Amino acid sequence: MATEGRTGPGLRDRFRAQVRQEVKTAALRQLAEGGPEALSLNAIAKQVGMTGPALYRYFANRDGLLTELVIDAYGDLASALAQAAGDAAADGGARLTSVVQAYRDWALAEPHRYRLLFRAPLQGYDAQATSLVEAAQPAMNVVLNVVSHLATPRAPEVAGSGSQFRNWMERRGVEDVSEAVAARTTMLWAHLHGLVSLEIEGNFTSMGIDPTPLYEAEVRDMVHPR
Amino acid sequence: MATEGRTGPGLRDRFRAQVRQEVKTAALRQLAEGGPEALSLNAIAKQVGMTGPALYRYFANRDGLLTELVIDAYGDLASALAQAAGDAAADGGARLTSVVQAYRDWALAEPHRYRLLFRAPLQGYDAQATSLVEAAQPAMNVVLNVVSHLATPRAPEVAGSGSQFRNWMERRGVEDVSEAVAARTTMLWAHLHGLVSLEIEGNFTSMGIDPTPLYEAEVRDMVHPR
DNA sequence: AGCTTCAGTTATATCCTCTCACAAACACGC
DNA sequence: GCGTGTTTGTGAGAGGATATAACTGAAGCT
Repeated sequence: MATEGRTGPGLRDRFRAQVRQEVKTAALRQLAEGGPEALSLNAIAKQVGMTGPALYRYFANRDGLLTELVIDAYGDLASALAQAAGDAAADGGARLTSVVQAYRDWALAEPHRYRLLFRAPLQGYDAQATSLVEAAQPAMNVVLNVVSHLATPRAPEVAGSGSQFRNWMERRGVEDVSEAVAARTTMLWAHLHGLVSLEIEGNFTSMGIDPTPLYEAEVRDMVHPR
Repeated sequence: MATEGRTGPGLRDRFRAQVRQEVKTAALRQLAEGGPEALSLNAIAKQVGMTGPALYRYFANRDGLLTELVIDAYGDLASALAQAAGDAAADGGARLTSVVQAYRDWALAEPHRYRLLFRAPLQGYDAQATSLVEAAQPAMNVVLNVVSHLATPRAPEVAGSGSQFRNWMERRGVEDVSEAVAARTTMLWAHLHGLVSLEIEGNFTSMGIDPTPLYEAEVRDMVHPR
């Protein structure tokens, strides 16, 4: 009873993991049509083939499921960005273009998941905010990396940005990045988020505007500043 | 019976309007603590002094109430921006700084309302999307106006932006604005939205960054481009 | 003054999340 | 291969949400 030898991966755990995955994909499918409001545990359970309460064996509650979806989405976005960063040739500008494109494409392909990333934390659970912030780091690191390899030794355009980025970078273990790069990456991130947010909500469409040139301008301002 | 002289505003309508306003302020108070999810018609009714179903005399349903809140918020933001644009001296750069500041301040003062602006339309009711888009125009026009009066005759940084902004501007009756200005305004809007979104969600705080210099950089890039 | 219209109530249907108590199924040590 | 304990799923149900329907009372309008 007490000191039993673990058999390893566990046979039961495997089934459990698979059910969790099925639930999550059902949740994503439901999320895609109707937004986070329409995500109903009962309906998900029915789709998976169980009754409602059974889901609570796999997820603590509704927010727990949503939080995992957010973390998964962050991971997905990060790998999409990483692949784009790896795809392009060594040229810094091309890599940035590729990463920006990947960011936009990912958001456009799954707008409900993109919304989840920046919408979920504020719904009510600030408790897990830290874990969510951590989940966002890998994606950020890709951008940070690409920006840092731009062949543009440019003076920081952000006044007084000298020291305030330092502890942030130290905390995440990135030391080979200048503070100016960190500032520019932050700006780029905010700009991209703004453009993508407006695009997936259809603001550009309702204005009759093709946002592609706007993204190009963004990259250009980054590669070829001032 | 037929051709009666209208007594004016109507006595009953006045009461009705006041109740509607009370409901909306109660809704806003509830929105401020707990987000849009926590907005409960029952609780609102109790605060106003009625039972739940009575609210349906004043608003079609939950989304109807939310939509009105969104429209009101757009109006509020627009007047805040307009006041900021009027406050500053004639100098174009100072006016832009003031407007950007006002945009940020408004969002920080009432983050729940700001979230409502960009979150509500996507919840499910695309039907009213057009009315919401229209509601957003006045705020946009203020920014457009300020940007157009910048003393920077700058070539459009957005490639191929020449004609695509034209019909948009025509549709809203703004003709004294060059297409380059429209493109730059759109970019500024997106950038501001990105910065504000990240700020009110606490992303900068969690990074230990003071975003003020980022906004300043935004204005600087706008006033003093390339 | 009388008729009509509207505000607000109670009751109800249907949905949701989430807890609890119980039954069935499985893994594992002996 | 057999008990034993953990795990998984079910049904029942509490508590609350939106929304509808039928009814009551009190205003306003002519």
